[in-house]
Amino acid sequence: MLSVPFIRENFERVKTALAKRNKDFEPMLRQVLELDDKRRALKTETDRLLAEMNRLSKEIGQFYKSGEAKKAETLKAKTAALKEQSKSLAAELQNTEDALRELLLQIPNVPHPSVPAGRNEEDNETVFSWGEKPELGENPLPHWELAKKYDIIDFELGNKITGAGFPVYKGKGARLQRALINFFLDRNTAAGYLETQPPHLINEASGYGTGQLPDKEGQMYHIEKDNLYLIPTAEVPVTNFYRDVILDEKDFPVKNTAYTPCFRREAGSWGAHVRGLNRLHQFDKVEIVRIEHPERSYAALDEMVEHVKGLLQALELPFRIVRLCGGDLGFTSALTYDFEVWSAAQKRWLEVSSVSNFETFQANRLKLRFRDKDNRKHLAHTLNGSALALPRVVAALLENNQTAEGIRIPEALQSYTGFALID
RNA sequence: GGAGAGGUGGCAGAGCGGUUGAAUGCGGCGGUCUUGAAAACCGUUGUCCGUGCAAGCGGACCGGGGGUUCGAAUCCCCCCCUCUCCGCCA
Repeated sequence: MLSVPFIRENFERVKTALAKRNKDFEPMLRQVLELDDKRRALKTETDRLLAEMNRLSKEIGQFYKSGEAKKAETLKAKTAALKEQSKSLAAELQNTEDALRELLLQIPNVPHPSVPAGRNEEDNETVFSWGEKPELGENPLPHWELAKKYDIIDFELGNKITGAGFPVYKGKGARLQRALINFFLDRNTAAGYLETQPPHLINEASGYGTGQLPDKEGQMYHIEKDNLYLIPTAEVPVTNFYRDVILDEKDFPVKNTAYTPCFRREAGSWGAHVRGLNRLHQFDKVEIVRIEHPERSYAALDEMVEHVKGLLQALELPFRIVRLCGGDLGFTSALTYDFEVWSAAQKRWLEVSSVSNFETFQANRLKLRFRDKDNRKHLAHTLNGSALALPRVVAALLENNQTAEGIRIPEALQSYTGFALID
């Protein structure tokens, strides 16, 4: 959520930058300022009335104490009218504040200057690529067929137990999952991220804190009986560790990592390209989350990008990094780099990581602040990235490394899997 | 699931209708003393909003929401959460 003072002080910049999201936000921004003007005027008037009532109440108390009941009664009559007036003013103030908040919740984050203009993923800007696309020869198998051939992922069994999008991993497939999770966690902790295990269910306040609510309500599984949500990503619980927290400047950088399963309803997004592991309702992901000083957050973003690069290089997967264009950028993000691995049998790029700087957008909702040297409070910057999401990494590993003998496991992973070949 | 207790400032813990934003202790910060430190002593120490160049002034906040009252941390109602005991249980 953007803050009103920020919009007020940077109106032109905000307006221009938001236009990259292919919508004219100027009317909403103007309305924000109008509502805020109204809010402030009402607040001033309400406070004046309340001050008057407080003063009278004190006088009444004094009169009762000194036995001057008659004078007290006279004043009481006076307060009745004031009370009516302040009540209706307070109600109007509340309505104005609600309307303002409602409006602010609909305005997305301001894209960073480097975000390219564009409508969809085709307009994303490739900023880096690495590795050679493998030559697989005749009739390479897509990963869902390889999974069946080696009996390592059972989609039908998942259908039976739960439904589509909930695969069962078996044997070397299950072991590969565990290996990847441990490999990622080890690399992340070696890079200074604190390993954590957050809950997999979150409450409403946490959903609002990171921006899943209210805009993505339908994307999360909701347990109505207890009003809890299954996490769509570890970003939600981990970032919410810092909700309502005031850090000290010297606490920076705050670096956390967590492995969690992720649950997404993916309502209405099923189609031709979602076979196999490409899109699931439940999948595993290791996440990195950082809280940073505003002056350091873009350097931190670069560090995270470098870190994720290292992971994919260790896995010997050809990949590219794209900078998301305005039309593809998430609601809460100021700048996002997506990592896409080459899936050799599908002949497609598959997104395996999304690394973003949210600047103060989440921190404002989270009330996540820090004290500077002069003891002044400022909103912190939040960042996160996948390091990494498993299913599409597995898809690419299976497809790219298929040989006549079996599926070759990259060297870096072998000490984790305990085998070099899936056969 | 059953029964009970409780949610107050960074923490501990008073207050239970009227200068109480809140005693006291601990912690934090500043100072005196000291070669330095500790101890001791003195002072200071919440958040948000409005207003103001500023000093300041005003308002709100004692889990959340509503109510009673001229006046609520204190009384009433609803909700949430935590703890203890019993039951069940990885």
